[in-house]
Amino acid sequence: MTRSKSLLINILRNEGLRYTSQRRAVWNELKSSADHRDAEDIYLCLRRKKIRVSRATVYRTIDVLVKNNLVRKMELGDGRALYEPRIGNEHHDHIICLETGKITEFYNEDLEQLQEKIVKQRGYELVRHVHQLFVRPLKK
Amino acid sequence: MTRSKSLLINILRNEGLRYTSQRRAVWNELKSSADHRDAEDIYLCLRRKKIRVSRATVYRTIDVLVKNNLVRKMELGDGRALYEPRIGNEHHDHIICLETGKITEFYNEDLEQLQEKIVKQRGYELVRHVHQLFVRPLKK
DNA sequence: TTTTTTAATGAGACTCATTCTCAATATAAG
DNA sequence: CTTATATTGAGAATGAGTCTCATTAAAAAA
Ligand SMILES: [Mn+2]
Ligand SMILES: [Mn+2]
Ligand SMILES: [Zn+2]
Ligand SMILES: [Zn+2]
Repeated sequence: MTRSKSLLINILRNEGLRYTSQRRAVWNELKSSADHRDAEDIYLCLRRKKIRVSRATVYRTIDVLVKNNLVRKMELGDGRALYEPRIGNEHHDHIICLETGKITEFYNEDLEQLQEKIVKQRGYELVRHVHQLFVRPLKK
Repeated sequence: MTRSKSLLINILRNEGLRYTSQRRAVWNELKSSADHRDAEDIYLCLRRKKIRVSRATVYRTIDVLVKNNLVRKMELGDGRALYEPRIGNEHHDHIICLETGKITEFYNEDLEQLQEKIVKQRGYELVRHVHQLFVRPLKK
Protein backbone atom coordinates (compact mmCIF):
# COMPACT_ATOMS: atom_id res chain seq x y z
CA MET A 1 0.00 0.00 0.00
CA THR A 2 2.65 2.49 1.11
CA ARG A 3 4.88 0.66 -1.32
CA SER A 4 2.74 1.28 -4.39
CA LYS A 5 1.58 4.68 -3.24
CA SER A 6 5.14 5.94 -3.25
CA LEU A 7 5.59 4.10 -6.54
CA LEU A 8 2.91 6.25 -8.10
CA ILE A 9 4.19 9.43 -6.47
CA ASN A 10 7.67 8.82 -7.81
CA ILE A 11 6.45 8.19 -11.29
CA LEU A 12 4.38 11.34 -11.28
CA ARG A 13 7.24 13.34 -9.87
CA ASN A 14 9.56 11.99 -12.55
CA GLU A 15 7.18 13.08 -15.25
CA GLY A 16 6.57 16.44 -13.62
CA LEU A 17 2.95 15.51 -12.98
CA ARG A 18 0.82 16.21 -9.91
CA TYR A 19 -0.33 13.65 -7.40
CA THR A 20 -4.10 14.04 -7.48
CA SER A 21 -6.92 12.16 -5.79
CA GLN A 22 -8.19 11.00 -9.18
CA ARG A 23 -4.87 9.51 -10.20
CA ARG A 24 -4.56 7.82 -6.82
CA ALA A 25 -8.07 6.38 -7.13
CA VAL A 26 -7.60 5.01 -10.66
CA TRP A 27 -4.34 3.36 -9.72
CA ASN A 28 -5.82 1.88 -6.53
CA GLU A 29 -8.73 0.48 -8.44
CA LEU A 30 -6.53 -1.00 -11.13
CA LYS A 31 -3.79 -2.39 -8.96
CA SER A 32 -6.21 -4.35 -6.81
CA SER A 33 -7.91 -5.92 -9.83
CA ALA A 34 -7.71 -9.65 -10.14
CA ASP A 35 -8.88 -9.74 -13.72
CA HIS A 36 -8.58 -7.78 -16.94
CA ARG A 37 -10.73 -4.68 -16.92
CA ASP A 38 -11.83 -1.99 -19.32
CA ALA A 39 -11.86 1.77 -18.78
CA GLU A 40 -15.64 2.03 -18.47
CA ASP A 41 -15.65 -0.65 -15.79
CA ILE A 42 -13.05 1.24 -13.77
CA TYR A 43 -14.93 4.48 -14.23
CA LEU A 44 -18.20 2.94 -13.03
CA CYS A 45 -16.60 1.22 -10.05
CA LEU A 46 -15.07 4.47 -8.87
CA ARG A 47 -18.36 6.34 -9.27
CA ARG A 48 -20.19 3.62 -7.36
CA LYS A 49 -17.69 4.20 -4.56
CA LYS A 50 -18.62 7.90 -4.65
CA ILE A 51 -15.24 8.90 -5.97
CA ARG A 52 -15.56 12.02 -8.08
CA VAL A 53 -13.81 11.34 -11.37
CA SER A 54 -14.62 11.70 -15.05
CA ARG A 55 -14.24 9.28 -17.94
CA ALA A 56 -11.69 11.62 -19.53
CA THR A 57 -9.54 11.48 -16.40
CA VAL A 58 -9.80 7.71 -16.19
CA TYR A 59 -8.52 7.44 -19.75
CA ARG A 60 -5.83 10.04 -19.18
CA THR A 61 -4.63 8.39 -15.99
CA ILE A 62 -4.55 4.94 -17.52
CA ASP A 63 -2.36 6.35 -20.28
CA VAL A 64 0.12 7.60 -17.71
CA LEU A 65 0.12 4.25 -15.93
CA VAL A 66 0.62 2.34 -19.16
CA LYS A 67 3.39 4.63 -20.30
CA ASN A 68 5.17 4.01 -17.01
CA ASN A 69 4.72 0.25 -16.98
CA LEU A 70 2.45 0.12 -13.97
CA VAL A 71 -0.33 -1.19 -16.19
CA ARG A 72 -0.48 -3.33 -19.29
CA LYS A 73 -2.91 -2.65 -22.09
CA MET A 74 -4.40 -5.47 -24.14
CA GLU A 75 -6.79 -5.46 -27.07
CA LEU A 76 -8.81 -8.51 -28.00
CA GLY A 77 -10.37 -7.04 -31.11
CA ASP A 78 -13.79 -6.27 -29.68
CA GLY A 79 -13.34 -2.51 -29.67
CA ARG A 80 -12.52 -1.81 -26.07
CA ALA A 81 -9.10 -2.14 -24.47
CA LEU A 82 -8.48 -4.18 -21.32
CA TYR A 83 -5.97 -3.35 -18.62
CA GLU A 84 -4.17 -5.25 -15.88
CA PRO A 85 -1.68 -4.16 -13.22
CA ARG A 86 1.93 -5.15 -13.78
CA ILE A 87 3.16 -5.20 -10.21
CA GLY A 88 3.57 -8.69 -8.79
CA ASN A 89 2.57 -9.86 -12.22
CA GLU A 90 5.29 -11.29 -14.41
CA HIS A 91 5.09 -11.22 -18.19
CA HIS A 92 2.57 -13.61 -19.65
CA ASP A 93 0.37 -13.98 -22.69
CA HIS A 94 -3.30 -14.91 -22.95
CA ILE A 95 -5.57 -17.76 -23.89
CA ILE A 96 -9.08 -16.54 -24.63
CA CYS A 97 -11.94 -19.05 -24.63
CA LEU A 98 -14.33 -18.22 -27.46
CA GLU A 99 -17.12 -20.12 -25.74
CA THR A 100 -16.96 -18.82 -22.18
CA GLY A 101 -14.92 -15.66 -22.63
CA LYS A 102 -12.61 -16.84 -19.89
CA ILE A 103 -9.07 -15.48 -20.06
CA THR A 104 -6.23 -17.77 -18.95
CA GLU A 105 -2.65 -16.64 -18.65
CA PHE A 106 0.37 -18.61 -19.83
CA TYR A 107 4.09 -18.20 -19.97
CA ASN A 108 6.49 -20.32 -21.96
CA GLU A 109 10.19 -19.63 -21.90
CA ASP A 110 10.94 -21.43 -25.18
CA LEU A 111 8.32 -19.39 -26.91
CA GLU A 112 9.68 -16.12 -25.59
CA GLN A 113 13.17 -17.01 -26.71
CA LEU A 114 12.03 -18.13 -30.13
CA GLN A 115 10.52 -14.72 -30.69
CA GLU A 116 13.77 -13.01 -29.81
CA LYS A 117 15.64 -15.28 -32.16
CA ILE A 118 13.22 -14.69 -35.02
CA VAL A 119 13.49 -10.92 -34.93
CA LYS A 120 17.25 -10.89 -34.30
CA GLN A 121 17.74 -13.04 -37.41
CA ARG A 122 16.07 -10.29 -39.39
CA GLY A 123 18.12 -7.47 -37.91
CA TYR A 124 15.63 -6.29 -35.34
CA GLU A 125 15.37 -5.87 -31.62
CA LEU A 126 12.11 -7.00 -29.99
CA VAL A 127 10.33 -4.15 -28.23
CA ARG A 128 7.02 -5.81 -27.32
CA HIS A 129 4.76 -8.52 -28.60
CA VAL A 130 1.12 -9.54 -28.73
CA HIS A 131 0.37 -13.22 -28.44
CA GLN A 132 -3.20 -14.35 -28.01
CA LEU A 133 -4.54 -17.88 -28.37
CA PHE A 134 -8.25 -18.06 -29.12
CA VAL A 135 -9.57 -21.47 -28.14
CA ARG A 136 -12.57 -23.71 -27.64
CA PRO A 137 -12.92 -26.32 -24.87
CA LEU A 138 -11.82 -29.77 -26.03
CA LYS A 139 -14.79 -32.10 -26.22
CA LYS A 140 -14.01 -35.74 -25.53
CA MET B 1 -8.01 -15.10 -62.94
CA THR B 2 -10.67 -17.57 -64.06
CA ARG B 3 -9.46 -19.67 -61.16
CA SER B 4 -10.21 -17.11 -58.46
CA LYS B 5 -13.25 -15.75 -60.20
CA SER B 6 -14.94 -19.13 -59.99
CA LEU B 7 -13.62 -19.35 -56.42
CA LEU B 8 -15.63 -16.29 -55.50
CA ILE B 9 -18.68 -17.42 -57.46
CA ASN B 10 -18.68 -20.76 -55.68
CA ILE B 11 -18.41 -19.18 -52.28
CA LEU B 12 -21.24 -16.80 -53.00
CA ARG B 13 -23.37 -19.60 -54.39
CA ASN B 14 -22.68 -21.69 -51.29
CA GLU B 15 -23.85 -18.89 -49.06
CA GLY B 16 -26.85 -18.15 -51.23
CA LEU B 17 -25.42 -14.75 -52.13
CA ARG B 18 -25.40 -12.99 -55.48
CA TYR B 19 -22.39 -12.41 -57.70
CA THR B 20 -22.33 -8.63 -58.09
CA SER B 21 -19.94 -6.26 -59.76
CA GLN B 22 -19.11 -4.69 -56.42
CA ARG B 23 -18.19 -7.99 -54.82
CA ARG B 24 -16.08 -8.90 -57.82
CA ALA B 25 -14.30 -5.55 -57.68
CA VAL B 26 -13.51 -5.72 -53.96
CA TRP B 27 -12.16 -9.23 -54.28
CA ASN B 28 -10.08 -8.33 -57.34
CA GLU B 29 -8.61 -5.36 -55.56
CA LEU B 30 -7.80 -7.34 -52.46
CA LYS B 31 -6.47 -10.48 -54.09
CA SER B 32 -3.97 -8.55 -56.18
CA SER B 33 -2.63 -6.67 -53.17
CA ALA B 34 0.97 -7.22 -52.28
CA ASP B 35 0.70 -5.62 -48.88
CA HIS B 36 -1.70 -5.31 -45.98
CA ARG B 37 -4.50 -2.86 -46.68
CA ASP B 38 -7.32 -1.20 -44.83
CA ALA B 39 -10.94 -0.83 -45.94
CA GLU B 40 -10.70 2.87 -46.69
CA ASP B 41 -7.70 2.29 -48.91
CA ILE B 42 -9.58 -0.34 -50.90
CA TYR B 43 -12.62 1.91 -51.14
CA LEU B 44 -10.54 4.83 -52.43
CA CYS B 45 -8.63 2.71 -54.93
CA LEU B 46 -11.85 1.38 -56.42
CA ARG B 47 -13.34 4.86 -56.66
CA ARG B 48 -10.19 6.17 -58.31
CA LYS B 49 -10.66 3.42 -60.90
CA LYS B 50 -14.19 4.74 -61.48
CA ILE B 51 -15.77 1.67 -59.95
CA ARG B 52 -19.10 2.56 -58.38
CA VAL B 53 -19.10 1.15 -54.87
CA SER B 54 -19.87 2.45 -51.40
CA ARG B 55 -17.96 2.16 -48.16
CA ALA B 56 -20.76 0.08 -46.68
CA THR B 57 -20.43 -2.43 -49.51
CA VAL B 58 -16.66 -2.58 -49.15
CA TYR B 59 -17.07 -3.45 -45.47
CA ARG B 60 -19.86 -5.91 -46.15
CA THR B 61 -17.92 -7.64 -48.90
CA ILE B 62 -14.77 -7.89 -46.86
CA ASP B 63 -16.81 -9.56 -44.12
CA VAL B 64 -17.96 -12.20 -46.59
CA LEU B 65 -14.42 -12.76 -47.81
CA VAL B 66 -13.05 -13.05 -44.28
CA LYS B 67 -15.82 -15.42 -43.22
CA ASN B 68 -14.95 -17.64 -46.17
CA ASN B 69 -11.20 -17.59 -45.67
CA LEU B 70 -10.39 -15.72 -48.86
CA VAL B 71 -9.06 -12.86 -46.78
CA ARG B 72 -7.38 -12.54 -43.42
CA LYS B 73 -8.12 -9.70 -41.03
CA MET B 74 -5.45 -8.27 -38.79
CA GLU B 75 -5.54 -5.53 -36.16
CA LEU B 76 -2.41 -3.74 -35.05
CA GLY B 77 -4.06 -1.67 -32.36
CA ASP B 78 -4.22 1.60 -34.25
CA GLY B 79 -7.97 1.54 -34.75
CA ARG B 80 -8.30 0.34 -38.31
CA ALA B 81 -8.17 -3.26 -39.47
CA LEU B 82 -5.84 -4.49 -42.18
CA TYR B 83 -6.61 -7.20 -44.69
CA GLU B 84 -4.58 -9.52 -46.89
CA PRO B 85 -5.59 -12.21 -49.40
CA ARG B 86 -5.14 -15.81 -48.30
CA ILE B 87 -4.74 -17.50 -51.65
CA GLY B 88 -1.18 -18.46 -52.47
CA ASN B 89 -0.37 -17.16 -49.03
CA GLU B 90 0.37 -19.70 -46.32
CA HIS B 91 -0.19 -18.99 -42.65
CA HIS B 92 2.28 -16.57 -41.17
CA ASP B 93 2.54 -14.02 -38.41
CA HIS B 94 3.87 -10.48 -38.46
CA ILE B 95 6.84 -8.41 -37.41
CA ILE B 96 5.99 -4.70 -37.28
CA CYS B 97 8.80 -2.17 -37.28
CA LEU B 98 7.93 0.65 -34.90
CA GLU B 99 10.35 2.97 -36.66
CA THR B 100 9.50 2.47 -40.33
CA GLY B 101 6.07 0.85 -40.07
CA LYS B 102 7.31 -1.93 -42.33
CA ILE B 103 5.52 -5.25 -41.91
CA THR B 104 7.55 -8.44 -42.34
CA GLU B 105 6.03 -11.90 -42.35
CA PHE B 106 7.45 -14.91 -40.56
CA TYR B 107 6.56 -18.51 -40.01
CA ASN B 108 8.11 -20.83 -37.47
CA GLU B 109 6.96 -24.39 -37.18
CA ASP B 110 8.23 -24.89 -33.61
CA LEU B 111 6.34 -21.83 -32.51
CA GLU B 112 3.12 -23.01 -34.11
CA GLN B 113 3.42 -26.40 -32.45
CA LEU B 114 4.24 -24.92 -29.06
CA GLN B 115 1.01 -22.98 -29.16
CA GLU B 116 -0.98 -26.13 -29.87
CA LYS B 117 0.73 -27.90 -27.00
CA ILE B 118 0.11 -25.06 -24.59
CA VAL B 119 -3.63 -24.93 -25.15
CA LYS B 120 -4.05 -28.71 -25.30
CA GLN B 121 -2.37 -28.99 -21.90
CA ARG B 122 -5.12 -26.78 -20.54
CA GLY B 123 -7.97 -28.70 -22.13
CA TYR B 124 -8.50 -26.47 -25.13
CA GLU B 125 -8.42 -26.69 -28.88
CA LEU B 126 -6.71 -23.83 -30.75
CA VAL B 127 -9.08 -22.02 -33.08
CA ARG B 128 -6.93 -19.06 -34.14
CA HIS B 129 -4.12 -16.95 -32.81
CA VAL B 130 -2.70 -13.47 -32.99
CA HIS B 131 1.07 -13.16 -32.85
CA GLN B 132 2.68 -9.83 -33.55
CA LEU B 133 6.27 -8.82 -32.87
CA PHE B 134 6.83 -5.08 -32.56
CA VAL B 135 10.45 -4.27 -33.22
CA ARG B 136 13.10 -1.65 -33.76
CA PRO B 137 16.06 -1.94 -36.16
CA LEU B 138 19.19 -3.23 -34.40
CA LYS B 139 21.79 -0.51 -34.22
CA LYS B 140 25.36 -1.72 -34.21
C1' DT C 1 -37.13 -12.59 -73.33
C1' DT C 2 -39.93 -10.58 -70.10
C1' DT C 3 -41.67 -10.67 -65.61
C1' DT C 4 -41.30 -11.49 -60.87
C1' DT C 5 -39.02 -12.16 -56.60
C1' DT C 6 -35.92 -10.87 -53.45
C1' DA C 7 -31.03 -9.91 -52.31
C1' DA C 8 -27.72 -6.06 -52.74
C1' DT C 9 -26.59 -1.43 -52.90
C1' DG C 10 -25.67 3.65 -51.62
C1' DA C 11 -26.32 7.65 -48.87
C1' DG C 12 -26.07 9.07 -44.88
C1' DA C 13 -27.62 8.45 -40.03
C1' DC C 14 -25.93 6.10 -36.20
C1' DT C 15 -22.85 3.72 -32.61
C1' DC C 16 -19.44 3.51 -29.33
C1' DA C 17 -14.81 3.75 -27.50
C1' DT C 18 -11.74 7.15 -27.07
C1' DT C 19 -9.87 11.93 -27.49
C1' DC C 20 -10.25 16.77 -27.35
C1' DT C 21 -11.63 21.56 -25.71
C1' DC C 22 -11.76 24.95 -22.50
C1' DA C 23 -13.40 27.25 -18.46
C1' DA C 24 -13.15 26.18 -13.60
C1' DT C 25 -10.38 24.09 -9.92
C1' DA C 26 -6.68 22.09 -7.22
C1' DT C 27 -1.81 21.26 -6.48
C1' DA C 28 2.61 22.59 -5.17
C1' DA C 29 6.05 26.13 -5.20
C1' DG C 30 7.44 30.53 -3.40
C1' DC D 1 -1.21 32.93 1.75
C1' DT D 2 -0.50 33.90 -3.01
C1' DT D 3 0.72 32.65 -7.40
C1' DA D 4 1.58 29.95 -11.42
C1' DT D 5 0.11 26.34 -13.89
C1' DA D 6 -1.20 21.42 -14.27
C1' DT D 7 -5.51 18.92 -13.86
C1' DT D 8 -10.16 18.27 -14.06
C1' DG D 9 -15.15 17.59 -15.78
C1' DA D 10 -18.75 18.20 -19.04
C1' DG D 11 -19.76 17.47 -23.10
C1' DA D 12 -18.46 18.10 -27.99
C1' DA D 13 -15.74 15.88 -31.49
C1' DT D 14 -13.59 12.01 -33.85
C1' DG D 15 -13.40 8.00 -36.66
C1' DA D 16 -13.83 3.15 -37.86
C1' DG D 17 -17.35 0.43 -38.58
C1' DT D 18 -22.53 -0.74 -38.71
C1' DC D 19 -27.28 0.02 -39.72
C1' DT D 20 -31.57 1.68 -42.21
C1' DC D 21 -34.37 1.93 -45.92
C1' DA D 22 -35.73 3.33 -50.42
C1' DT D 23 -33.90 2.12 -54.92
C1' DT D 24 -31.53 -1.09 -58.04
C1' DA D 25 -30.12 -5.27 -60.02
C1' DA D 26 -29.39 -10.51 -59.89
C1' DA D 27 -31.35 -14.55 -61.13
C1' DA D 28 -35.40 -17.56 -61.00
C1' DA D 29 -39.76 -18.21 -63.19
C1' DA D 30 -42.71 -17.79 -66.81
MN1 LIG E 1 -3.07 -11.08 -17.94
MN1 LIG F 1 0.73 -10.97 -43.91
ZN1 LIG G 1 5.08 -13.37 -24.21
ZN1 LIG H 1 1.14 -18.37 -36.43
